[in-house]
Amino acid sequence: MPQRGEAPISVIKRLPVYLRVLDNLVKRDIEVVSSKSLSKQTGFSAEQIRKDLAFFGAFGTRGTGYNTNYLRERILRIIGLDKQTNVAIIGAGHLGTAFARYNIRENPYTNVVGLFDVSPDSVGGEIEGVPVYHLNDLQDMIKQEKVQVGVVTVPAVHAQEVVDRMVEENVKAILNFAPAKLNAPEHVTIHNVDLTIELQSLIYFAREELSADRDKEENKEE
Amino acid sequence: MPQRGEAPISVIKRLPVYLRVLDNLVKRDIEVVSSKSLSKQTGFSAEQIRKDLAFFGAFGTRGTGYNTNYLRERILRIIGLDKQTNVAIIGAGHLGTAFARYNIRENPYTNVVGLFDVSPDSVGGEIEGVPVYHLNDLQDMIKQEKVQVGVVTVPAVHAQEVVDRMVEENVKAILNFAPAKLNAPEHVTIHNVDLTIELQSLIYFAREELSADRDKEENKEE
DNA sequence: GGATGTGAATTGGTTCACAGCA
DNA sequence: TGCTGTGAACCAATTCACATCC
Repeated sequence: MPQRGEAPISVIKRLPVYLRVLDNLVKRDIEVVSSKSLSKQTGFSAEQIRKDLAFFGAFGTRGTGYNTNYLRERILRIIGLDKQTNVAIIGAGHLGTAFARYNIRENPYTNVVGLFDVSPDSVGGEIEGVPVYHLNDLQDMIKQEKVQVGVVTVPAVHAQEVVDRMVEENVKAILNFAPAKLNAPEHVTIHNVDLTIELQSLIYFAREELSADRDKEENKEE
Repeated sequence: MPQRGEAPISVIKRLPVYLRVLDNLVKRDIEVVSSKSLSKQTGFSAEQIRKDLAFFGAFGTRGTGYNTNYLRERILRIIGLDKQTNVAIIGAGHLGTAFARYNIRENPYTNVVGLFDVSPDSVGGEIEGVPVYHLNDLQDMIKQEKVQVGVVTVPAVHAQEVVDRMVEENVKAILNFAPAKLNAPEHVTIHNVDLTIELQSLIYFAREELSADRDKEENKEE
C-alpha cells in the first residue's frame, strides 16, 4: 500500500542506514537481500525493516527478498537524494571542515557549495576543494547557488543570527551543531546534533553502579 | 518517589539540556526556576520536565519551583558528572580536534586525557593543551589514566579494531562517529553519532513536495 | 519452503487533568 | 493561589504472529 503523506522521523532516520548497506551490496554485485540479512548488517530487527519499507510501498518479492538496486533507487527517491541538494556549511572551523570533508568523500548525494566564515585566515581559500566565503556573502550565495540546506557549526552565540539569515533566503532545513535552542518558522526544519548531550548522556551509562547492576543480570543468552 | 533502576534513554538525553540551562541560571544568580520557565528555555513541555525530574525523586517546591543550585547538583549526581570522567579521543583529525576543543571549553565535567592517532604530524604534539599519543599507546594510557569513556573519530574501517582494544581495557562506554555498526559486549554501551544520517534524514524534510504539503496546512496558531 | 507484508498485541513515551502541598 | 507531582488517557513505535504470495 504505497503510502503518501508524512513518514515518522524514526523511520526516516533508518533509511540512510539501509542506503549505506545497499550501496555496499550493489557495489559488490549482490542483487538480492532479505530483511534478515539487512537486519544483521544494520542492527535493526527484520520486522522493523519490512515495516519501514512497506510504509512506502511493497518493494520486495515474497520468498526471495529485495532487489538491491531497485530498493536503493527507491530509497534515494524517498529521501530526496535523487535530485541534487545544495548545502552550505556555516563555520569553517574544525567541525565545519570535518563535516565538509566527510560529505565530499562519503556522501555522493549532496553538493557542498561553500563554507562560510569570518576569519581572514580561511576566507578566500579552499577546503577539500570547496571555496570558503565570507559570512557576509552567505545570503547572496544561497540565492545564487540555490542552497536548500544549511549546516551550522558556528559558536552558540552566533547561531541564531545565522539561522535568521538563512530563513530569510528560504533555506528549507538546517542541521545545527551549536548547543543552543534555535528559533525558526514552522516550515523550516531544524535538527540538532549536540555533542555535549551525546557525551554526557553516555557517561550516565558508564557509571560504576550501573556497570555493577549489569553484572548482576548475567543470565542472558541468544 | 525516588526511583532506583534504569532510567529511559529519552529521559537521560534531556538531562544535559536541563543542566546547561541550570548552569546558566546559577551563573546569573537566579535561585528558583519553574518547570514552565525551563520549558521555555529548553523547548520540552513543562509536564515532561516535571515527569523527568520526578522520576529521580521530588526536587521541587510546590507553588514555587525548583532551586536551581540544588537541582543542578542533583542532575550532576544522576548523570555521574559529580565524579571525574576520563575521556580518550581516538582520531586526531578535524572531528577529534573539534570534539576535544569543544569539550575542554564548554564541558567542565569531563577530562580529556589524550588524543590518539597514527599520523607523525600530530603524534607527540598537543591540541588545545591535550597531548597527542600514538595509537599504539592507547591501551597503556587507558590503564594509566583510568579512561572510562572513548570517543571514536577514526575512519570506519579502523573503528572496530579501536573498539576491540578499548573493550579489552574495560572502557565502559564509547561514543562512535564512524559510520559503521560496531560490536561490543553487552556491558559496554555504544552510542552512535552519524553525520550522514543526520544530513540525509534532514534532506527528506527539505524536499519540495513536502514544503508544498506544509504550506497547505497553514491553519495553526499559538 | 521461504521470504514479504500486515493486523493485533505490546511496549514505551508523552500529554492531560487534577490532586496535593507550600 | 500557584506550581509540583502523578495516575489516567492517549499516542507512537516496536514486536509478534501469521496470512500471503513467489
